[in-house]
Amino acid sequence: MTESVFLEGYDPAAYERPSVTVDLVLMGLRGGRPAVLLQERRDPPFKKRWALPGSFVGIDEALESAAERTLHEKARLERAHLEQLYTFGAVDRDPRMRVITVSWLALLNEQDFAAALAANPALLPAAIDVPWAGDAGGPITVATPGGTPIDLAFDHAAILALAVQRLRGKLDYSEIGFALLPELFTLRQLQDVHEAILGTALNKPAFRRRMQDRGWLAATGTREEGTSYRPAELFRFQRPL
Amino acid sequence: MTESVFLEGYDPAAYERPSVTVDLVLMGLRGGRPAVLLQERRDPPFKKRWALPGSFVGIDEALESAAERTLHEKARLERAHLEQLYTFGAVDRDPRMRVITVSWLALLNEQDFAAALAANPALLPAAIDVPWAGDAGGPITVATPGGTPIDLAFDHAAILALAVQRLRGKLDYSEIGFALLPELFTLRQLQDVHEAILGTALNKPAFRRRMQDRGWLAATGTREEGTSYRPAELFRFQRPL
DNA sequence: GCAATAGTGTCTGTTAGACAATATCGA
DNA sequence: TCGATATTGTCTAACAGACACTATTGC
Repeated sequence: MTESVFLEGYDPAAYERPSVTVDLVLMGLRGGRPAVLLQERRDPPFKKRWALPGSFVGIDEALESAAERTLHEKARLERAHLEQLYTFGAVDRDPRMRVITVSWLALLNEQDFAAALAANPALLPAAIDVPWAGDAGGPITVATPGGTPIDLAFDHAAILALAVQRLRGKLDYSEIGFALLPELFTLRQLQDVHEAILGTALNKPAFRRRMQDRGWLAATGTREEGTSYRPAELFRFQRPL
Repeated sequence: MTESVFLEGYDPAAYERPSVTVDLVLMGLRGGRPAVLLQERRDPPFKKRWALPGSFVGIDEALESAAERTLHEKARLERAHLEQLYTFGAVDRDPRMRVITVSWLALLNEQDFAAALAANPALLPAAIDVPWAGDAGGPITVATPGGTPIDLAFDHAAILALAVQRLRGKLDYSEIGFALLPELFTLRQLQDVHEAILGTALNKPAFRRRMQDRGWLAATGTREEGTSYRPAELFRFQRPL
């Protein structure tokens, strides 16, 4: 491991290395509205500002493991849909030192979202406002449950925006939406999730047809209970074929 | 910058930091077939094996800048479509030490591809075989111009596979395909590019309509020259609206 | 029966693929 | 004129949105 071992004679030992972190966008639905779990910064920079939960990547830890560990440490959850978003590496994104962060999207269903909040009351379930604004989607904003707008620390607003954009883009053609639902759900609940994420109303028959045609829905034969009207059938997600 | 400045009291100075690199998938077309520029490794590990061109990220260098610098150092190109793909961080992806790599897709048109090759003859223009294999796309393989299969170094086969997948996925609905064409091009050339990347034939009238409807094509009024048949109109890419 | 929502059927406009007809160039 | 390819027109099948109709539950 001396000089010239590396690409083009570059000696890595002679160069300063950046810190690498993972940051998690813990998204879910709260009362049917999109929300994200934030953490208040205790120290400068951005002291007392809200930030995405994150942590440093250990030297013997895979990126995915670091994301999973962070999910467990911050939200006390064992499992969630976890997918890498993008890596942010502007030189001055952290004023203290060079930090490159690998951002991840974590999707929680309503129950897991509430459980995470209960397990770690320091987390804030911030509401995400997703204006429809055409197909590209307008600028997204975050606010406290009380409605006060939040100005996120670091470049976390950009990370969150990317998370929402990714989720929206994959919602219709991928299985990603089911990560926001419980094991058993009705078609109406599925549509509600899609509408909440997209910020727009969807056509009911067309939506049902699409989802059925995708082969994602396994009928359970059981129905929801406790309604004062006709109870809807409960479905379970199944991978096609 | 003392202890407890960081998230959750983590002291970064006390922890070993990983090296961070950028790796470039320099893709283009060579004789109408998808190709990628590779570099032979001079030293272990993977000595004499082919790898994606890459370099270490400087401590005062943004990720994107590192990618651009690498593009310039390895291919002597000033500009190209450059987009971040994914960050690979398995612990043992480099047997010597911990290296996290941020991979990038760089798209070159046929002329730039040839120029890069001329400027750096150490690069190998490897052919990418893209079987159609349904919509998801089958396993992609790389081979020398002579046809000998190439087993890429490190996890670079996975990076390349992701690059092809990304390119394919975005081809139809984004402007990405134009990065593989010269300033002026005919509709047939555009269709050829799409067919080469997708590995399948496309319907001509439908393809033309789609591209026109996207608002991407600006007619120039001029026509190609030197054909022995009816010359096609030359178009220029224009951003819609 | 009534209110409310689940679930379905049908019409219509849009879009892609198939196919073929017409246009235009060099030789 | 012919050969080759550009360019356009038309038919049809697939699909989404709109809308309305039927079904089923608790009260």
